[in-house]
Amino acid sequence: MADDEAGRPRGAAATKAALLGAARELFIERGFDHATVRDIATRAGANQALLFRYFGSKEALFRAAMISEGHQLLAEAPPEQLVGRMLSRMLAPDAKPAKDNPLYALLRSSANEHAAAVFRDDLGAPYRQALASLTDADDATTRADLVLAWLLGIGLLQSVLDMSQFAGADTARITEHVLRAVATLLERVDTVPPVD
Amino acid sequence: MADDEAGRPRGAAATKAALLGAARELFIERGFDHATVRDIATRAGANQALLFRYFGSKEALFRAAMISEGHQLLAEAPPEQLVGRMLSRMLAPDAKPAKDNPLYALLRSSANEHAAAVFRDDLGAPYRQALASLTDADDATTRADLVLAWLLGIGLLQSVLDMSQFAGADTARITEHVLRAVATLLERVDTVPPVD
DNA sequence: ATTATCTATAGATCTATAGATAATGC
DNA sequence: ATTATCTATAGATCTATAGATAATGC
Repeated sequence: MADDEAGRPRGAAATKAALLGAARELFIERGFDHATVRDIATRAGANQALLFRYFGSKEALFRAAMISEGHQLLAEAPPEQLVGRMLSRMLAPDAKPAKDNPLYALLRSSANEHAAAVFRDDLGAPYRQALASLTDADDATTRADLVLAWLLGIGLLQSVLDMSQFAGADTARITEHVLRAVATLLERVDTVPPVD
Repeated sequence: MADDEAGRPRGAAATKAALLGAARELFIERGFDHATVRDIATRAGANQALLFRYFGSKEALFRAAMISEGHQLLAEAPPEQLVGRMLSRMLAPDAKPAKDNPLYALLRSSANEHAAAVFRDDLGAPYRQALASLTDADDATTRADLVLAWLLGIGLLQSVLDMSQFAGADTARITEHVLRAVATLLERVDTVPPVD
């Protein structure tokens, strides 16, 4: 028998990948503290002891899972489109895309020192840099931080605090407001979000 | 002996107050999940069993502690000054005031359903309303939510994620950027923060 | 007598590890 | 033989409660 009940192929590489995927999902859904290693292993269709064998600790697994997908958005579009794309991804009416966004793992893990450090050092830095590249102002980093803060806050209201009135009908209107303000704060920003 | 070792007076009222104060401090410092009832009781100089006798559960204590101080800023100044005052409170160079801000308890507790509900229903609502009163636009609530989101995001970067470069020298500049953008989004906003 | 406080512990987690068993490749 | 997987459990929490003791007010 080469596959287990769930049909996942046996082998270290496949098991590692399954654990990483399940970890990403559960950390996004519940945050670092509320996602247990046992639930992650179960969702991955793997034994819980293997999680420690392959990753060493829950913290190391978290870092690996977050880093592996965290730069996706940065890689697939130029900085000019970054804000628009993040917004359309966060505000999409079908909640599906949100499940994919490591941003929500951050928002649900901010009480945890280790998780906060991962985002500060491994994920936040490149986003800041991309946003800062959009302006020539001498306080470029500060302006970039303000934009980043806004996106984080919108994600918080939208998904974690579930103020769903906010999600309502007028995604276009929200995007318009934010992009206009961001364009004033930075300089080179696409005011019309790209069709995905 | 009427006082215990720490000098706190004996009695139900005093003990309740001490527990509320310690709870507020620890929930702000660590978030709901990382603040244990035992640590709260110890800081209050009270026995841990009394916490349950007087408040019933950790969740009920959380709600009581957050509500008791949550509307402070709303009560002490008109809506026009709300954004400016929140910013100066969050960005104050001496980290002291931050310790007092229930906002940070929210940011560190967002993974917890119950804590999120407290903020959504008991704290967020009045702030939204105050901010929405500042504009006559037909999408007033949406604009108010965007402002609220920005403030939350700034708090997240500032304190929880500890991106301290952000805290650096130019508090005035940050405030200026935000107030200018907010004034465009809403209408009646004091662009110079009040001296406190 | 009544109310406040403390001791002790039940019961439910959760991460991590040690050591046994099963499957694979030579 | 080697590598992958599983069983069983140690050890450290944490919330909540039951029941005993101590302090207060009449």
